[in-house]
Amino acid sequence: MTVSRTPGRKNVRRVAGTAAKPRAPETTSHARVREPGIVHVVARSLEEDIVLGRRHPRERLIEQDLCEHFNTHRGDVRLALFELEKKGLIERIPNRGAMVRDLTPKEVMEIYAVREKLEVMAARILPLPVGASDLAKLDELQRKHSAAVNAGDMLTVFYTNLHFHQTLFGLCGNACLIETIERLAQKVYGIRSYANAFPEALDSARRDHVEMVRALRASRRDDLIALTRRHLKPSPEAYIRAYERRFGNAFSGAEVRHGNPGHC
Amino acid sequence: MTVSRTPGRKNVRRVAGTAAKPRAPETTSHARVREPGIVHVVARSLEEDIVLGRRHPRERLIEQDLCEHFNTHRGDVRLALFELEKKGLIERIPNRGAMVRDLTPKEVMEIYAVREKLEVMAARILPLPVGASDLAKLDELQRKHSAAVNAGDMLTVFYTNLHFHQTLFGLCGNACLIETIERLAQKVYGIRSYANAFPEALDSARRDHVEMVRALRASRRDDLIALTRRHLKPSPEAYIRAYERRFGNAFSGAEVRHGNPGHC
DNA sequence: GTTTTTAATATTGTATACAATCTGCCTTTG
DNA sequence: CAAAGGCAGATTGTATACAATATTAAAAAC
Repeated sequence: MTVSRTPGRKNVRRVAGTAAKPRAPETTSHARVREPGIVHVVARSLEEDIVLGRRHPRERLIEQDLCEHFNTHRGDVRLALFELEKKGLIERIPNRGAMVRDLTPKEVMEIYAVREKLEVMAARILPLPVGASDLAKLDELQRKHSAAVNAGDMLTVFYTNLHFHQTLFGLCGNACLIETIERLAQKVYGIRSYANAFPEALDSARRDHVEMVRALRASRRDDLIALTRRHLKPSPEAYIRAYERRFGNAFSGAEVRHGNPGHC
Repeated sequence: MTVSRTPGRKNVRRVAGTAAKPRAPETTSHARVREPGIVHVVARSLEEDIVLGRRHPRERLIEQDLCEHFNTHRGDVRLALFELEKKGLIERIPNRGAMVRDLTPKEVMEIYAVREKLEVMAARILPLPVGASDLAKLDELQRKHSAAVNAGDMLTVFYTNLHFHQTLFGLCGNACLIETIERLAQKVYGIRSYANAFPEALDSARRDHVEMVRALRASRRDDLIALTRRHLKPSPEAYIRAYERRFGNAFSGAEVRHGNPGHC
């Protein structure tokens, strides 16, 4: 137990909730799978910031700033940024740093086209009827989501919504499909704040959830598929409208890549 | 093969002004996008090894060994391993290291199910007729692939095949779809060596390519879709047969996860 | 003879120091 | 006064040293 290195600096190594947990009484063989990992905490937190609109597109992410904010060292922050880059949430330019990615309407439409295909596929293959316990879980998540919408608690709205869809698509049983669906959903996290700015959109999404559970309970697959399609419509439309307001509507579906956002 | 930065040395030591500065005079403003990146070289090389069967599933990848092999330091190797992990080619267990991932038949079938949906989607939306230059490029790639098959040059077979499909699906115009298709193709790199072990499989793939180009040239979309489906069939079947031979056929499509591979 | 403990080694994870690169401002010069 | 050039600050990229953890082997106890 040699404590060297004189840690009397402002150099705090552990993020809150990430207890060091040096050696527990030998859970040797099974419980090693659970590792929070400081880097994941950082990545998750940045993800939240982006989803909630606290960090807006094209905002720079300075490694040093993040280090101080999370009380860790640059290595961890760096890995978190790499992770977010691979997820498509941020953009990293060599030697210049990272910034929150902003998507063109074209990119958004393309992503949503693929999402629709995959989510419909999941709805098509999931075994019916759905077990009672799964239905109960979906019901519970839907209720929590609804309550969060009423309370205006956007963070909880985000997570309950996420969990609802994870549970729903999880029923399809194809791990690769589930992973791909989630991956594509993550790519558009950055535009969520645009769509969710309008309360009627949140309300509409909530109603969709209710109807989805109802369709599942009645084993009405066609209804579920239709609802899945409908549920994906509003978000890209809201984003594109917002984008056109921002830059003028001189967007013909072609290259609108990175017109400097400050010009209007 | 030694992708060293400082050739001839075993210990990579960055002396001032030695290597790492191949920048042309002043490409200052545009050509910074092209960065080979040692880490990508390492990742690419490991990818090749896995595809060609030089590294087999469940083989361990020791960071230090790779450092010596590529004449670099652990930081780079580490990042390359992270990258391959995200791609699904290797598996990393905390504090235990990385190993080439081996896929269960169930996982393989799931991946191919999603691949089929996405590749058919691409075939469905790609604009017809295809331009003459694109057709010419596909023709050329198909010829190169065919020649590589005849020569038994598996490395070139791999890359020409890859490039052929990238060009083909690139025609669909949906960047997200293209990326997702490629991502899923990468996930099954590890099983390619099983399918390609049989020359008749390579020959069959080659014929598919010829017919695909023919269908494109004639703007026969339905044929293209059927060929796309057919083209995806043999690989998972060959892998599953090989898997059953390895572990006995007591695999009912359920959990066959990681039965210790040395037991027969 | 088998099982548990314990030490040694191998391997990964973490932190920090250093070098390379970019950006913005300021000076200099035509 | 405008434009090119260069210094200074900020920021990222790289390398290495150190610590933590798992695996292996051997030794001790039962």
